[in-house]
Amino acid sequence: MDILDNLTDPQREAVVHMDGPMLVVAGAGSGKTRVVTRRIAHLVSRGVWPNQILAMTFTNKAANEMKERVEALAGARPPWVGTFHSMCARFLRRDIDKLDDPRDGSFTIYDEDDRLSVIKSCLRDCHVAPGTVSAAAVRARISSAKCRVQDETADVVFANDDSDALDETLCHAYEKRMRELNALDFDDLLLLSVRLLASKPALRDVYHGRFRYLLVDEYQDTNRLQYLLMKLLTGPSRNVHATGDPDQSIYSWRGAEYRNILDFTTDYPDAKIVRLEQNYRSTKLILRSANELIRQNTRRLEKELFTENMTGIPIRVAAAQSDREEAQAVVGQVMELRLEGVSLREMAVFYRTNAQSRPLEDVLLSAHIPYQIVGGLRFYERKEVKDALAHLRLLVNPRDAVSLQRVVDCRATGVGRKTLAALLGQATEDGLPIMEFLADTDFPKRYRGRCGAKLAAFAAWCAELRRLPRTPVGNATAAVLEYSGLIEHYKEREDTDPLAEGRLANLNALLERANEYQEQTPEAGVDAFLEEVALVADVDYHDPDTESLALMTLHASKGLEFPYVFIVGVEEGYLPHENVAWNEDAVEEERRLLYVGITRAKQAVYLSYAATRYLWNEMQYRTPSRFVDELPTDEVEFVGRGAHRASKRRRWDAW
DNA sequence: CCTATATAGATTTTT
DNA sequence: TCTATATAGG
Repeated sequence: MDILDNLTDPQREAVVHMDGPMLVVAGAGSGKTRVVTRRIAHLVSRGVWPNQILAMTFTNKAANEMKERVEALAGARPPWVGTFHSMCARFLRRDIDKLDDPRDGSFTIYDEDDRLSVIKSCLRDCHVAPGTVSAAAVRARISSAKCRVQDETADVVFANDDSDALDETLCHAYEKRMRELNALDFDDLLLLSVRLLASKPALRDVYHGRFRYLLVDEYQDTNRLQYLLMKLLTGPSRNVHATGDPDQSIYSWRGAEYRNILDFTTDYPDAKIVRLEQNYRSTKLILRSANELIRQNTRRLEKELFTENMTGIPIRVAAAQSDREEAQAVVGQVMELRLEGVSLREMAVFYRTNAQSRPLEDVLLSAHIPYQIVGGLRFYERKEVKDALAHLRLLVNPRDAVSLQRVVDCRATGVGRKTLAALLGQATEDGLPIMEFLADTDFPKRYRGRCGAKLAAFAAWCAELRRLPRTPVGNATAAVLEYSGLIEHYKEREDTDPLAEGRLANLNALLERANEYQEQTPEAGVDAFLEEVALVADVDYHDPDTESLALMTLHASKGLEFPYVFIVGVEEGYLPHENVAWNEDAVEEERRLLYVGITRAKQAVYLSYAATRYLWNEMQYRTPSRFVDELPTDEVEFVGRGAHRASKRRRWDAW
């Protein structure tokens, strides 16, 4: 297929663009991926080397898709296509020791959960009374301080209007601790990359020489750090290409500033702007409803998508008496579609919060309909998987005391919290990584605390752990799983603990993934595998080829498309979510969220809400979302008991 | 000081 | 429903 085949004029314009800044404002379903991949292929066909192109996405899935499609078109796989975070990790593995304030390139990447553990230990260190300060609040403060740095120097200011001295102390304690642990959080990956490029002009020149073309996907979701990073990576040639859609900005709660996309022309006044407004995905009726909904947002760039697709059928809005009835209605419709010959692969159910999957799962299970939950409790965040990974992490980073803590907690070793804290204090004092401290043959002499037989045995166990093979990954994982005793632990419990079987299965799944990874990249070590694991989202694991119904949050649905889309729980409290219902900007984001969900659909959209719902074992009365009223009444079909107007009245009756 | 058991508390979205 | 923290027993 030729690179320029089957393109509309604006699409072609974007594809053939060579040098200079360009912004592609790509509406939902307007063929953005096609344009981006073809442009890369076009660059390659015009003599640009694939490794001179750097493309940043938000998910691995988007990155992989891009790589595959470019390979199919251009016959070459561009190696520098990945998520912001994975690209930054790659930069830092190489050059983090060149920072003014250098770090070790073997750092461990901490997820949000690990971060909380660090903060909790800081709270203890700072003698904060339990229950007085929320660790999650401290984490939010740290994260937002990092994501809102002023300029390229990327100096983090922890103080703000409503912070007190304790807040600041905790933030600094966290930073100090992370350094001791040789760990970086997600924000650090971006932050330190910015700092590195900003402070080392020579290094920046090297990157500019290497990456002649820069592409940024989902530009509306970039935060301050990602924005700064993009500016720093843009060399004197200014070959920067951003794509995005302000109407699909749904991550402001994580620091994303959709202003970035609106301000692109301020940053690059000579930028070429291409607007893709023809939708190739949805029917006319779906698109018209979506347009009408998003039109209610006041702070937006005027834009009206159109399509030449069929008119289709109206969006259906169903009222249900209860969450269970709602789930049954969805599953009933799914079965009906199946009878009509629609495959489960062609349908998906979206909801606002992960917890909403439960009633659906119950009904799907009893109806024997296979389903897959995308996201939710992520595979790598499951307790037993994290425990296993903690062992692996200790092989790579001997300073990772958070992982050691997990290792201690997950199995009765005879060593507890207090002892570990004392050991860690001693190791820090000696300037030794905790694992080396324990593995030291002089350990009993060095350790000034009580050193009983149990502790000595544990130290010996740790020393042995570090001697396990690290390559190849599959074998290393197998060895660690065996040595950790985790498998044995759950096997013993299989008869008594109903959860044990599932946990064993997850451990085996982890092993399988390690083996897969080994097959794909035989030379890779445990470190590479851990990095992969730290930076994947479960959206990346959505398998569109298995015959099963996909269930996911609205956030996870972005970038996907399905012929038939169900959106459940379209109620006040969920859409907009109760936490933000009084904040006008946030409500606009919730509206965009529903817009994203609706525009995933090709053929049909089924919205539903329930009058009652069980939450925390308590029955709650619910009212339809205000967004339902914003859909064009004459182009939407209301169905179900006590349809729309009745429920609307009920809302007022309630007051 | 460690471990096992009971109870609370949590849930908005995620790289 | 599940996990992390508080409590009691050893």
